[in-house]
Amino acid sequence: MDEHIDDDTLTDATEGAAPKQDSRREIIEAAAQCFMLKGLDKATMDDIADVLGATKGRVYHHFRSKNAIYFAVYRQAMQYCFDAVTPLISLDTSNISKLELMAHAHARVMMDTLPYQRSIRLGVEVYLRGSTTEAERAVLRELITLRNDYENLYREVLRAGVAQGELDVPNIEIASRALMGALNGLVDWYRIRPDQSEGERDALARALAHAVVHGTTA
Amino acid sequence: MDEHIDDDTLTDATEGAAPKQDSRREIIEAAAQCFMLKGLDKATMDDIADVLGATKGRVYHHFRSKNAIYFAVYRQAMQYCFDAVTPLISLDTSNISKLELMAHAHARVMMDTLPYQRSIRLGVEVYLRGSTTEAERAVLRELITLRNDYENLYREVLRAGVAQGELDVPNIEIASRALMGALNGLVDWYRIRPDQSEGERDALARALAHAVVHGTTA
DNA sequence: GGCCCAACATTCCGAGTAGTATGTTACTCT
DNA sequence: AGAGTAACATACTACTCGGAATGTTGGGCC
Repeated sequence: MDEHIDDDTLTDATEGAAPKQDSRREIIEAAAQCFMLKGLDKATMDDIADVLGATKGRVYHHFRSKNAIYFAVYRQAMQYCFDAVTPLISLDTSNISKLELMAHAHARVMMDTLPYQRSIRLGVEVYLRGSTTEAERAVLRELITLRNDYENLYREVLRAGVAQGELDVPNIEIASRALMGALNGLVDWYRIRPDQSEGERDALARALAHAVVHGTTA
Repeated sequence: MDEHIDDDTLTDATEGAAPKQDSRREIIEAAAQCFMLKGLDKATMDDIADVLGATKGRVYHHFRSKNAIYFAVYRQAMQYCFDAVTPLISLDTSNISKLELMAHAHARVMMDTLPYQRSIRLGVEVYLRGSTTEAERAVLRELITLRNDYENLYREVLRAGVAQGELDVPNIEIASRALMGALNGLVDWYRIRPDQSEGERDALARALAHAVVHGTTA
């Protein structure tokens, strides 16, 4: 199911270690760029190939269809999120600070992997309706499950925080939706500025994390 | 469901204008449905016509292009928001309760006019890049301004709340983004259920409004 | 009662695009 | 060294869909 990149151990002596996986990654990256700029439908296979300075042949050699690329982008986007947030849940701090750390990390991922996050925002369920084959729908359901698992990380912290009296959340389901909405909304209004320093990015992420956790009341 | 197709024949002796506007409204409504279900690109002009039990001829008689319909849907969506929230800003209450009332009203609009709000979420800026003519870009800029004006309503209340010491908002810009993100995110996960009563809807809106204003801290 | 025009319906076309089929190259393995 | 194959490029097809051109009809107006 999951592709493993560590098969380069077989061809480790040669210099061409895992060129296939590299090429796949490049295609996924290019696709994310195109999807972000032009949208899922208007971004053509030729566009993706052009970004790579290649042709459709290369793309279709690695992916069966355009949908397959979108799925790969989606999976990668979620992977970025998991990689950034999962390490934090085992931290030994209060649930409230943990929540804020997770929100901060998520905000950072939104900025750092903007093309991916932006692509997956342009309609999963819409794609689901358009999918003809059952196999595609199955993949989409799996991706949605993946996203649900990720959001459950936050729900769990909320639940624990309420149990310990640190947090006051009347409705965990609603609160988590609001939380994710505020954080994910970042990809809608955030614009990459080359002159923006690392510190400014981090300050933005911290400010947003504070806002979503503490609200607006004094 | 909030259409009033009734009494225009009675109200005005000078007929001919009213049915035209009605037909336009129906098209916009149908387009919003299609955009929500299939996405902006995959929803075809024939789809929109089919919903009306008509053909493309009718649609193109009222709208120059598909983009023009999208613009109309966008404008209507924003109108719904303004209509619901504008009356509240002149209310004589505390800024904090006013903010919560506005958030509640906005959440209601998201649910009540879901097809419209869902349509406009599927990419304005993406559409902007795809627009060839300068006239279209001008309209899009105007619509974005419209949305900005709407969000400024919230920023204004936040600012007043901070000035009066009711609210604690370190960064108004970030806070307003978080606020709108959490509220607008409703259209992504809210599903219309026929068995859902008016009261349940309102409870949902109230819970969300509470969450976005008060955050999660005890 | 014939004219006119809005409000559609019908028909058609061309541009653009996902996917395929086939050609080409370079590299590996024996 | 030649056979096999991965990794592409090139060329082509089938089809969709936006938009326009044209045809039709029903109701107001003199």
